[in-house]
Amino acid sequence: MQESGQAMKRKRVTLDQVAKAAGVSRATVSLVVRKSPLVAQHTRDRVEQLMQELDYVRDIGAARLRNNSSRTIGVIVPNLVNPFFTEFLSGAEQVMVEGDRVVLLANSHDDPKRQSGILQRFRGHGVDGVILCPAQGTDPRLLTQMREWGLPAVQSLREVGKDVTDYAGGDYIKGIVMAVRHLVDHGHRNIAFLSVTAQTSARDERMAGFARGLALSGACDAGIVECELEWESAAQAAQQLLALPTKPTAILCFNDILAAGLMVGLRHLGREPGLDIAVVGLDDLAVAQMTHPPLTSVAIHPRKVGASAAQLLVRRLADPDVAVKRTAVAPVLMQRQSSNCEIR
Amino acid sequence: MQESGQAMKRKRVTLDQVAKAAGVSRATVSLVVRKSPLVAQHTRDRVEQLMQELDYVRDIGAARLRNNSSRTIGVIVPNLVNPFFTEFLSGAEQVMVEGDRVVLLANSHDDPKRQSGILQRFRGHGVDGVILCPAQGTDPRLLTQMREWGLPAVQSLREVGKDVTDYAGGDYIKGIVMAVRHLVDHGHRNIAFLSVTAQTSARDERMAGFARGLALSGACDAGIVECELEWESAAQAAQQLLALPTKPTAILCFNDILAAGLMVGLRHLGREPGLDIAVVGLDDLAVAQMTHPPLTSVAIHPRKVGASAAQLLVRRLADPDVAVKRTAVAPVLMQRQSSNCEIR
DNA sequence: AGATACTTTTAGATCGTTCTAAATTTGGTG
DNA sequence: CACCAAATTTAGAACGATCTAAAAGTATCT
Repeated sequence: MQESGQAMKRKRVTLDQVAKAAGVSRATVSLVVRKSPLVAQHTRDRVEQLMQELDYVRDIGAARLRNNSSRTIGVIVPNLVNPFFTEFLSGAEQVMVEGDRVVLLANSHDDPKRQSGILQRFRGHGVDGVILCPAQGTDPRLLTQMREWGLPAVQSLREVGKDVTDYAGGDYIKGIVMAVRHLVDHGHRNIAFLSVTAQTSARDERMAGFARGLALSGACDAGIVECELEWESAAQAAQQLLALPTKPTAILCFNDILAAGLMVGLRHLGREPGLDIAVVGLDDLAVAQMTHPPLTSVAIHPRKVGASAAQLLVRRLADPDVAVKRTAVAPVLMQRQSSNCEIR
Repeated sequence: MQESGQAMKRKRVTLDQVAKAAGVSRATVSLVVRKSPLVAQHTRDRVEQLMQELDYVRDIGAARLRNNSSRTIGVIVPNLVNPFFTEFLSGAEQVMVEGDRVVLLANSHDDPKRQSGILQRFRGHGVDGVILCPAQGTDPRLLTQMREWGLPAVQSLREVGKDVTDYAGGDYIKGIVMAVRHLVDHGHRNIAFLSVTAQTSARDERMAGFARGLALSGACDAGIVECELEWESAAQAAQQLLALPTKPTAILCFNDILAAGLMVGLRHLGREPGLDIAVVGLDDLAVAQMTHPPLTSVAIHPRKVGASAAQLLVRRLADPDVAVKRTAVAPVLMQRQSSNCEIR
């Protein structure tokens, strides 16, 4: 009788053991586990009691081998440090846990190569489906490939193929339009946009929103400046924005991170955001309330988007042939001091 | 020949199919998959070629059933919205991916009840091990229970049982001591601490660090105020801090979130952080650079802690009986303007 | 008691891998 | 060429669940 040190790999309690203890067959215990209505109440009670006592834990991997459902879904995000994506993730995780599912997480670092690697791994693990925020530069054929693999996918926040999978996102176009209108209401006519270099559908949408907003309100496009998706880069872009020949009185930013960076940069150049020049962000992350002055932003509610993506996937798992669906969470303008300055 | 709509559940390519195609046995193909040195080079080549062509993906669940290694590890964090934990998570995920493992993610919401639920689910999925940031109020017996389950665990960032599992953390004591010294070097003698109500080892460490720092530098404890772990709560605490009879000239905060909130609160009361009163945070999250004034903070490098936790777990999986180990990432003081004011 | 219709229970095959132990092939040697 | 050792390959039994189809048990009604 040898017992190795501290970490003996305990062997599992199996259906068979429970069955033996309860004096029924393995099949019956299996029915109890799956809450089938076929078993008599008294046997059910006895078996459940024994499962408790023996600390039986159903082996989901083994179950999947037979019935092809792992109750596991994969989530791929391009960036785990950006709070926008982690809020998104947290919404998706919550819905999945509530449905007694489990989340396999992976970070693509916005690299399609890594992304395919992750998908292979996920396939190997037998995930039931995937929530994908496609990495920048993802080949649209990836989605048809996933279909061939029989791997249900929901795209979220970004989209490389329209109407080929379900999609959950925020309504960026409307969000930006709201922001433009807000600025115009405060008398601004020359509005610039601080965008990013990275090409994603999220960027396209915002650009479209900007154009639409200007068109609707009759304001003037004071120019578009691009920077990297980091606050330092936005701080540096302040100079370019101020140098625009059109002299913008308000700057709309791709997101809150850039807006926060931009405000740092502006102050560095002697301009006080919210007094000399209006700054508006997008996403309404927690940071928007901690900047000085507090940042006006359009809430996109990434948590809700994540939850929505998860619900779309759950729905598809329940019925793989249901029609493709898109959801858009409604944006909300959060007015704060960074856009307080009126221009008359 | 019927083909249902778009999402036919493709059946897997199995070892058997590859074997048949290659004219060898299933066992041989299995050896190839596992890169065993037993197979002859020419058969290996042929088989690998065929695996490519047929798009064979090894079923890790089925493999685990036999060899008991799922290459899956679980990570439980108490909060997915706090950037500190998501940075941590991202460090752990990266190491796991590099080791060709996959991360099951769950959020305990700092609730021991939920936490046990998650652990059961993880057990059911056959994870190889768990990285746990124990929820507030976790019963220390949980760890011995996990040992009985044969489930290797690494505690991280928080600790409910010392030396019962591996542990990876930051050195908060040293970090706080550094912050106190920094303030004292700037002439501060009355230093207050803004703490949290939630009881965790992370809090205990910081309190200990504060006491130690004061003792070493001879500065005076200007009082400890507690608030909730949210920036709004910290903003409200500003009043209490200013009302302290000892008139602190500097305030050390539990973390950057509270520090940022506190600065908002202070400004609201007409005090300019960095001019009238020094504020120092802890963690050095990205937000520390976006506040106004930029926040002096002690970097804890949660990414590194996460990576370290993952490495500890990998090490334990390789040898379950290796001695328990603790790692601490060294803190670094990031000096910025919020603590610029000198007191002489 | 036998026929009929449920309700419960079960034996045995099966999912895709790995493991064990043995079989087969290969190559060198006397 | 017979023999032995080493190198390769393999058949078949696991692993722990679910599924199928059929068996066993119960109740109801002639």
